Amino acid sequence: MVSIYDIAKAAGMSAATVSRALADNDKISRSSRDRIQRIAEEMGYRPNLLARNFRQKSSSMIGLITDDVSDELSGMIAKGVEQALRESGFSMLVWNVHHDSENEQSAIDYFADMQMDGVILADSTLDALAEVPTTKLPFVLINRYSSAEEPVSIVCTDDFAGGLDATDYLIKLNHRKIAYINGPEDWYSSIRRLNGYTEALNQHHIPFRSEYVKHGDWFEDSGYRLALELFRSEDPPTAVFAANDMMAIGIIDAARECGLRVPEDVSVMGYDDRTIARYARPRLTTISLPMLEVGFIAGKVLCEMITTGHMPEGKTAKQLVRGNVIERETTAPLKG
Amino acid sequence: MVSIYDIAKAAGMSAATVSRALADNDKISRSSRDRIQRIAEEMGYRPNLLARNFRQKSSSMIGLITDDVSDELSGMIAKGVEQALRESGFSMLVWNVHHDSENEQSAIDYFADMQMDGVILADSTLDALAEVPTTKLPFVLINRYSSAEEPVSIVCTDDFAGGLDATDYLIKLNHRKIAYINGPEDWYSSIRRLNGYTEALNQHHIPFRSEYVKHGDWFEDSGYRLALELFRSEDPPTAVFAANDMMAIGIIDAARECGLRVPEDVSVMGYDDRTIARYARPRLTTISLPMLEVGFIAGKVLCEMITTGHMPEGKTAKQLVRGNVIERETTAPLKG
DNA sequence: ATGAAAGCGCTAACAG
DNA sequence: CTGTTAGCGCTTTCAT
Repeated sequence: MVSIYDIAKAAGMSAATVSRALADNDKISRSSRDRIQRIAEEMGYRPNLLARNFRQKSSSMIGLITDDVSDELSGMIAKGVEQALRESGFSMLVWNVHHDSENEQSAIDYFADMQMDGVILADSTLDALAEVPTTKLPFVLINRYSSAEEPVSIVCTDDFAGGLDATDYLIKLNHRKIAYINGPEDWYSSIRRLNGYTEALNQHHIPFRSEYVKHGDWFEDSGYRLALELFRSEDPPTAVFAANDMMAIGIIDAARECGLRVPEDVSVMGYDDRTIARYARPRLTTISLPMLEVGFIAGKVLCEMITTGHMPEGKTAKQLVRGNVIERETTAPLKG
Repeated sequence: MVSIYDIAKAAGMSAATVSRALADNDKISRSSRDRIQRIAEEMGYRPNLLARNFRQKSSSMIGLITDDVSDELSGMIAKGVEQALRESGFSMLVWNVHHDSENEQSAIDYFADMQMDGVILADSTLDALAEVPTTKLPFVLINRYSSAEEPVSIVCTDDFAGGLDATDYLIKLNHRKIAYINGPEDWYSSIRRLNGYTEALNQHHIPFRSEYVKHGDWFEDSGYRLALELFRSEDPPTAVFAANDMMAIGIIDAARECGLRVPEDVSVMGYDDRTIARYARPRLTTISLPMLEVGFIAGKVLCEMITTGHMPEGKTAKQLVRGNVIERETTAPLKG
């Protein structure tokens, strides 16, 4: 391995000068800079980044803590984060914690010990945020909340808006009997989406009917079972909105089983815009979850925190990213 | 930041002894080891991994080069790799190259400069493998091939077996007129899957019919169009096998359009077992692509190469991982 | 514009 | 078992 000392020797200059020549920015004569760079090139010099980072007490890396990159949504986050970092000269270490807070703690410790420049904690089911704040590592949260008093940077999908937009879309299609199959009641996103749903109803002066709101477990089968109850009830809804795409697909199954055509007899709406929504038949109308953007923004915010040493100004600490209604084939205007 | 020198001072010993006590393994008296560890604990000592790694000329990290982690299959690879590494004490840096060989080169250079202990190059469309071999970085390839003379470690999905198993499965269902909609002709996986298909035909003495083999572009729509041709031909197949799940879903659309029921009138088979296969209606029978396992094996092989300094013995340099037939609802025995 | 020297925090000979 | 010493490769004062 050729080091700057080897170059210095070959160039007849000191290592300090070589370092400056390579760093490019310091005060150094044009001629020696060029000469040294050429020599370095010829000698096949490659900087030892470990040495450099060690010296500068910064690894130029950030850690991404996620539940499982192989999940489509986490994957999008990772992609967005990586893209943002790359543009700013950082690279990304990923650590899947699989909903385990011990793993999360290990990850954070490792990141701190590694002199990582920052951490992004992405949509874990974990709520507690024990130690990050205690280390001085800059961090940003994705789809998580902190109970800490000090302001922390958070980037979230706008679940309230999503619930509202979906319901509003259905109302504009003249539906009035709109059921909502939510996720579990103790999930933040469930709560917010439900609030969006009721808000849309309010805005249009449509009375809220508790029998139209059910709670599933995010899985297909719960959507199916709950929708069956809905369709077999005395006054079945003409549209059913689900808090995620999997449950929405279960709803379509239930409709088919009840002899209801989608969208002619019932409209069905999902949430998340996963790939399965595009491949469902009929293709599922849904609300997009802008995970790529969320990841990208989180990455950018973190980079800014790292370079400036404090949280971004002018923006609030918490940013909401809104998705869109993705119109496909499972929704139609109410007939009659 | 408290360093080993601070601990040394507090313990009245030398830094070397502290280092040994913390490393745990060296010859050191039990009593001082415990005492030093306790002191370190009390003082809130955290090792500077950058310093350690620099000193030992190894980062304990490996780089994963992939096209795009947000793709389901790449995500599975990443997950498998990460899991394998974690067990062996390494961590994973991921770099998405988006099918761009310049990016790939940058990634490799960066990994080398960072003193990464190894690299995994996952299923990129790139064939060339310019520089890795020239750096002395241990590496393993996933679903890629090398033209280099020296043996290189490769882990691949067994596409030949997959093509064979799928076709064989259909034959066992009494189908004889089995069409195959392949991916583009210049993809290795296409070629191998096709070979598996023809081999299965041969084994059962079923004549190969060139009009039953078509080449799509992996996308849904090509499956749809090509299947339409098939179904409208003079002697339509009773089963259609596609080289991926997206095209298979297109085939189902085409069948529906031709008034053919799946699986009663035609059987349809996919490949990859993506999530969309489980959510298709009817649920798609397909061949699983064991990406998690592939990633895991690749990670393990790499770790072994790093620790032993050479390629694993007893195994061939190239490992094939076989998927399974995932029976679902789009295939049925040929009637009559 | 350049060089000398120090040092980041840790580990690893080598001595004792 | 423990201490001394040296050094990994680089950057950065501080002189000149």
